[in-house]
Amino acid sequence: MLSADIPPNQTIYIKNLDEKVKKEELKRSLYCLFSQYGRILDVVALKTQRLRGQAWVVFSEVTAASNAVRQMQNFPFYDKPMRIQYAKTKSDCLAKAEGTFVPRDKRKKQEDKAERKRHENGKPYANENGNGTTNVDANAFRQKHVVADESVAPNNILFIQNLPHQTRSEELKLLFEKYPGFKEVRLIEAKPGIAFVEFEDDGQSAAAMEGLQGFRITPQNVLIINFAKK
DNA sequence: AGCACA
Repeated sequence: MLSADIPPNQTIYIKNLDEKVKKEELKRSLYCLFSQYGRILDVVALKTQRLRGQAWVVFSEVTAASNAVRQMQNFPFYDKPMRIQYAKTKSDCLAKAEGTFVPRDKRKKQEDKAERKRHENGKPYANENGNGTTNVDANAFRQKHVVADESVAPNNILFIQNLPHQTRSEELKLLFEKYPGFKEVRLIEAKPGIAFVEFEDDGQSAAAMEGLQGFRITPQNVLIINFAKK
């Protein structure tokens, strides 16, 4: 089926994802990246032989999913362009919410069969969490993408990266001032693309970070937000 | 390439 033929769905199906990324990290990153389009109800990713490199993001509205399919098409994520379609079926979490969920079992059996086969072949069981992703890789990813670097201690000042070079402080202020405790924005003229945003305290800066992490400020700029190094 | 719901 041509991907264009799949009817709109609240859930998007993403493929061509980096298979080395750990499942939990992948879900978190997808959540950050896609929450700009609307409320996300669930993110599903499995690392089985058949399902690695793919994920489903469930939105509360079809329109959010449509925008995500269009605007994030081919977006480089972990250095690979995401291929996005509508999902072919309704997500369980939605069926459950509507009370129309019926548990299935035949698919489970297929998975079981595949796993038994793997054992027969004497292959070591593939690590669900994605073997081979070292901390070094993960940190490199965080610096380039939309997940905060957790090694920097929380504080009241945010470090913003990946701004379009022509960003004016008024525009940046518009984005952050809606968060309580906002004090000021400081663009670094000597280094276009970065800025510091100050809040009264670290709880308030953390809330703003959470809210704007991965925010697409232009079609080609996704904000990267960290606590400033002091 | 691969459409799931540990």
